Amino acid sequence: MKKKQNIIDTATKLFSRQGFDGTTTLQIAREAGVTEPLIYYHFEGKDDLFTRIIENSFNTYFDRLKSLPAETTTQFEKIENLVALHFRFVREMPDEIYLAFSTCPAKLKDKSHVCSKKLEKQRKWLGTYLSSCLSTGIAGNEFHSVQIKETVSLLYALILGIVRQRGLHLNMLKGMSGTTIEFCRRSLVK
Amino acid sequence: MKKKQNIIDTATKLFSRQGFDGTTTLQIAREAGVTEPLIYYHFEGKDDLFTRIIENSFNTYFDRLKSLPAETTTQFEKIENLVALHFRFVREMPDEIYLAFSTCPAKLKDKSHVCSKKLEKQRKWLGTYLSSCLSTGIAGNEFHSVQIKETVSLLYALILGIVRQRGLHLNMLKGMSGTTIEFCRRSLVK
Amino acid sequence: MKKKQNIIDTATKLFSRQGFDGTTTLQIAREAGVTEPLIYYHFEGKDDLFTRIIENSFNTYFDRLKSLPAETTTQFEKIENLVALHFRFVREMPDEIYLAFSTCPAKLKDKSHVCSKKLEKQRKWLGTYLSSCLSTGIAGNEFHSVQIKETVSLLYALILGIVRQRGLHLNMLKGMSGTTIEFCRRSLVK
Amino acid sequence: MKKKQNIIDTATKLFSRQGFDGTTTLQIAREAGVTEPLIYYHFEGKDDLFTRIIENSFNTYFDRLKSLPAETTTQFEKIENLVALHFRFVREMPDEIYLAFSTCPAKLKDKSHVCSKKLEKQRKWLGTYLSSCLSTGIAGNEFHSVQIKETVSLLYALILGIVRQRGLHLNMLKGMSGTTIEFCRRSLVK
DNA sequence: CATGAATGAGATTTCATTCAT
DNA sequence: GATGAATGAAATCTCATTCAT
Repeated sequence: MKKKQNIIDTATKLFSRQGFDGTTTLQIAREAGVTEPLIYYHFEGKDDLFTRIIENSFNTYFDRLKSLPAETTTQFEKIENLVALHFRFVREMPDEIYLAFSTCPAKLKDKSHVCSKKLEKQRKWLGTYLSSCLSTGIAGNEFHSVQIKETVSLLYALILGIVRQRGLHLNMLKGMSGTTIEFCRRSLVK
Repeated sequence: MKKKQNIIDTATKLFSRQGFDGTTTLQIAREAGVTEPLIYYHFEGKDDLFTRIIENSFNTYFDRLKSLPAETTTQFEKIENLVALHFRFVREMPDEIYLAFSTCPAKLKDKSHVCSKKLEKQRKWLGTYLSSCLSTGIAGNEFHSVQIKETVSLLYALILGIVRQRGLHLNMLKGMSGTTIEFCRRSLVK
Repeated sequence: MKKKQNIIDTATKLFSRQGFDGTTTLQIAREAGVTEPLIYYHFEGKDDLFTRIIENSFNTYFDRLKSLPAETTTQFEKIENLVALHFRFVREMPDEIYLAFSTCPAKLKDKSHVCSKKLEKQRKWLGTYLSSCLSTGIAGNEFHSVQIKETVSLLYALILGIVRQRGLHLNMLKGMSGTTIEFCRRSLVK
Repeated sequence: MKKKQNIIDTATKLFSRQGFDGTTTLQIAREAGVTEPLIYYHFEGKDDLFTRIIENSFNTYFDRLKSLPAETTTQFEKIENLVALHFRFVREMPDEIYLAFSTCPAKLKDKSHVCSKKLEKQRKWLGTYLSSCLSTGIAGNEFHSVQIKETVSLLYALILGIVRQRGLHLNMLKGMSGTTIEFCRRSLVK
């Protein structure tokens, strides 16, 4: 069973760095220290392996989202928590979150594919979370009265950009988290 | 000659949507309304076609960057111009700028590849531009005294996120440009 | 285009002698004097190649069936013609008719597969032809009053057995045709 | 021990319906409710399993043939007995007799393989039995003076066709047995 | 007896690329 | 310029078989 996990770990790394089509099963097998057919023993095929990894990544991600505190004294704390969560995730599981924000583009053509569905769910979740934050914050006079839809897209873009940036290392990320939160705070909070 | 352009246009679209490895020469040929050998008549191969497209995309991009006004009354105008430029680019040439921000991940392993070099150049250019803006703005008491390196990364992430967001349509993009600029202004300008 | 025909001919021979699953694409390619990918250039895959061959075989077979004289002085002539037709077919295109009577058993599980449909059509055609012969012949006092359904099955079995017998060579087949027809005549005709 | 029989039964069914090459050891294991290695515990391999089944089927078949009454008042009774025997066999053990008449075509290339030998033996046995019947019957003025070799082949074809016809159900088979015997009687007996 | 895990050999298929015209 | 036919190399996947337990 150690070998199955090896396959998953190696594949996660390779898929997130080279893309689905840029990674061969032979490469996965070699780097995982197994033979190719073992991949087919544990998974139905390359597609299935990929799908499982995407599901795993999204599930871990959604679990973290769900554990965000529902009650906060200010609305901005919610945004702060969300941004901090993503920075932490990028530090701890950069490959997984990268995949959760950039699943195989070719697979997104099929709207019924797991990739499409999970990505859709993610977008909706973040959209709802941020919209609710913003409108409550504006109504409660905590926030400037920004355009909600546009600001949601902007914040989503910011998070996406953070997750996608490869080559940012630990030290940098730590500093960025605070800087980013303050950046948002000055923009939003009155 | 119309056919050569067809090939380039189709390939640009497909590469940006399915990635380099996810796109086959046959697919390009079919969608461009030509046969495969014609691709080899006009280009040295799939790699060459890709490289040309990447170069084109980056060159157009760099041309625009260079045409940004060098002198502005405030430093924030520079940032405003930069953000507005990217929004305009996304509206006008979404596939090209997408490629300029997300070239083939597999090819980036080779640091001497055109993709790596152009991306490096892009990062440096934006880094320099933003750093200079920020430090001058802070020195001139125009901006809050933010951490420069981290804020540069943050702004780069924001731009990257905007470019990567597929499925944002014209109306949305127009509104977002102003919202984003105001968002940044409130964060930065005293 | 000669090579495409080579593939078809070789595949027909091999499929009919070793079965679908017992024949590899490499074997077909080698014996046809081509490389494996050429099979995939001309056909969608091994399945498609097989299907085309089955269709061809059945089409040739049905064409011959349709060219049987519709009007005969006696009903037995119809049976005679049918039996003679099969013997001629076995002599001229043994592989094709073998396939038309014994398409890939595994494929017959799928009732919507070409194999199933053509075989069904064949059974119906022969069943209708023979039933009509027999009932007319019995009504017209030409034939003994045999049980129709059972006799149809019996004659179908006889034809099937003739087609399936490998290793019967020309001389033998020629003699058998007449012997078989006389055998049937003595059984049926009063 | 029940499991070993399960394997044999399942394999017999599958081999006779999908052919040797169209049946995988995994499929046999699954349908028999065991795991693959158990097949290798009880048999030397897939080939061995197949060979045993073929041998069993032929042995059962030959046992029945040998139990045919050696002495009969007429020669036609011998033919009647033979035809009836096959119909009974088809009703009772359709898969086994199917295999005895249609062993793996690929294996028949090897003349020293059990399949080839048993099939050869079967052909010889039936050939001898029928030839002797016919010549005795003709000499004794019981039969029309038909061509012996050809008629033997014809009767073999008839039996083969009956055995090969899948999808004939019980009721039909019962009726066919009598009809077939009468058909032959009218043809042969003066 | 029995199995989960694993593999070597090979089958099917894809794809960038080239050749002959 | 342009194409239909063809291919070498490699990718995905299957399968009979074995090993460790």
